[in-house]
Amino acid sequence: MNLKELAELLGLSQTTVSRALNGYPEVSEATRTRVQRLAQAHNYSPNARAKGLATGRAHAIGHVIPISGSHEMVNPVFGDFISGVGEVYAREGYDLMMSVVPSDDELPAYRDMRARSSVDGVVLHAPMMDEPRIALMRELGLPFIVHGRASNEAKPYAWLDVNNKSAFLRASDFLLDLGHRRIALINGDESKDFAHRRREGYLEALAARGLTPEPALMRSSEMTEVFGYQSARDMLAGANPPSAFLAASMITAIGIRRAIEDAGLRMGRDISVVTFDDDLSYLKNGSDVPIFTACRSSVRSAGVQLAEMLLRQIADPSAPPETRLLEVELIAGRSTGPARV
Amino acid sequence: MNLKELAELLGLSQTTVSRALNGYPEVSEATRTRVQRLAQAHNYSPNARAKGLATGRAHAIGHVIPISGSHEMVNPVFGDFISGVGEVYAREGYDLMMSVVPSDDELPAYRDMRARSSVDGVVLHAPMMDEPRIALMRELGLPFIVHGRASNEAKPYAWLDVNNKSAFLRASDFLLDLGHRRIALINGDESKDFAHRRREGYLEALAARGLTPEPALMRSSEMTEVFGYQSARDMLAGANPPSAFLAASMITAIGIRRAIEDAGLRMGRDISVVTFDDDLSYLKNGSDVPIFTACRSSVRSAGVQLAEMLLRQIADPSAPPETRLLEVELIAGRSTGPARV
DNA sequence: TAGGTTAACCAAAGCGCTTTGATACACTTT
DNA sequence: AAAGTGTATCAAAGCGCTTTGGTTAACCTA
Repeated sequence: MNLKELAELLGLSQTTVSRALNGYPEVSEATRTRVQRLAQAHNYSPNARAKGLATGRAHAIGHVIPISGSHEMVNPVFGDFISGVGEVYAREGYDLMMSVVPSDDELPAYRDMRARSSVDGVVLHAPMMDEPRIALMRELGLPFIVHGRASNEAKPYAWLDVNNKSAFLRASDFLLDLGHRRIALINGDESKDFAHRRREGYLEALAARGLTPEPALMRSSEMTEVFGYQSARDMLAGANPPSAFLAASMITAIGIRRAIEDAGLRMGRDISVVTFDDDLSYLKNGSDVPIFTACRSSVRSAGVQLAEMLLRQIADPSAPPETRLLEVELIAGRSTGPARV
Repeated sequence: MNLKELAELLGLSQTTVSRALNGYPEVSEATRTRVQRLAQAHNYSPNARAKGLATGRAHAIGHVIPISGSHEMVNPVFGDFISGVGEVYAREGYDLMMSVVPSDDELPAYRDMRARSSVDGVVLHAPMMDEPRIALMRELGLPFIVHGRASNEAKPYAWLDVNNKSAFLRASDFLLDLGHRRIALINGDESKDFAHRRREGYLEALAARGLTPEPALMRSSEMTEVFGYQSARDMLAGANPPSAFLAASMITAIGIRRAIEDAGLRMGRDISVVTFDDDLSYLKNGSDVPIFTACRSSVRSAGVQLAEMLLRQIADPSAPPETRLLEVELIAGRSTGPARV
């Protein structure tokens, strides 16, 4: 069923039917309801491609997911984030167009989306401190919003970020207040901006107490369980082990916990752990009493807000880029306790 | 840059340029390379919508992700699966179109994709035993493939599934061989087909040894960490606790492990655990020696194969529906040991 | 040399929509 | 009664591609 057939069936012109369905005022109410009824009855929806061609808008948002050739790692946070943005897209009549490409093809993937004009805007994930994609988006004239920030980007751009620095500063302070002095940082990949900021928060907290950071107590990599486990295991086996860990994700923290228990120690009593918790749907931080003391910030909710911001920008491209910094909650759980002297 | 401009620049007709770029034979090689060069230089890619309109093919595959209103749960397996299918789509020049909708709007979402003809085919996730989506796809004439199977579907259809029954049968046997007689099943949501089959495997293994299943030792729900924890905690606190657990996912198993340790017991020594392991990129089952004894089957690889099957079907709709059953590996880890008498 | 091939190219129609620029008609106004 | 004003409708152009059905010129055949 297409517009032409529908129009013939109604004895109206395509113009009138189109206007009736799109809510234009120059159609009588009687005609409008008649059109809507029949459209409904025949399950008519305008062909997305034809509509797009005619209007010049794709009504779709692009997400490029790079896969690094060797380890083919997918961010565990991905599912919840997508569910957040997707909810908004669906509600606002936008499609979500995803492109999974080898890391090296990431920039071309954006170019391609633009050249084929298959999207009206894109979301940039996991920015680095120097983020080349931002310049590319400007060159392409493609509306975009960054999930996170790119510290070294001079010109304004739209972003939504969690206050990573303050989160890790507060988390560190929490441990310092408990008397911990040897606090290990099991960070995410520090080529990424968010991890860099977390490290800054950690370092600032230490500095404020006159403590010097120890390279042996800082690690950075992709946030897997195994990474958490191995890092903690190695550190605990060292000559001068930490009494507390700061973890970049629940998954990493679970690995750390495993190492603690493998070492015959008890989390929360012998060794403290604070983690960042993205509040993933399938990995809640316990039920009533949280397992981990954690900085919590829902990545799903971040997705919702970010999508709304992007769609606003697309609707009004002349408006200045919106930015939003989300504060995290620091919630006390059972993974922390006073340092044992 | 569009076809018309490119053609003018070259002093050729749109027809010839289009044919040159699409590899038709009636273009001289000299012209073809000249066209390709200039197209490359100007970063020309045909407008996806116009191309789709003209050819009647969307070059996109649809995935509908239902979000159940209350708990807004995203399958943890989702990211890796999407990365698998997405890799194939990208390689074959297809787009991945995702629609995140409230569960109730799932069927309409497929209808809509069809009506707007925005996809050439769809992937059906997480089928139930009676799966209404299959009939809908037939009604809509939309090529599809099911990730999993729908036991009560009579007519043939394309699917790719893991041998869930055999996996849980073997896992149960493994525990039975170790002397375990009270084996708890912490299953996924049994309204889903995969969980039903797993349960069948479990029951069959028990029956083969003349054991009667105990309702108190069987639970079924969404595979979260908290669900694993609470189930195991409750069972371990019961009058006649199990000596082993069979878990439906790594995340659930991690919860079970937490309950075991909270009870002052040791996994692998006091209580055994076997889990299903989807080999997620961010949640590997340990490094050298696996943490858990597990049925392993890479969901990413499943995605790759499934996408290839679907694209073949789209290329040749007359071919009979392909099906594929993947066997799992049962790998021994440190979470199992002989039953203590 | 006339007719037939072939190679290389092109004009124009069509995909299904939106939107511009009419048109037709019933009602005011002056 | 002539001119003006809305209201409700429509025909046709255009979005950027593919594809059908040519055309032209060069090159065989017989």
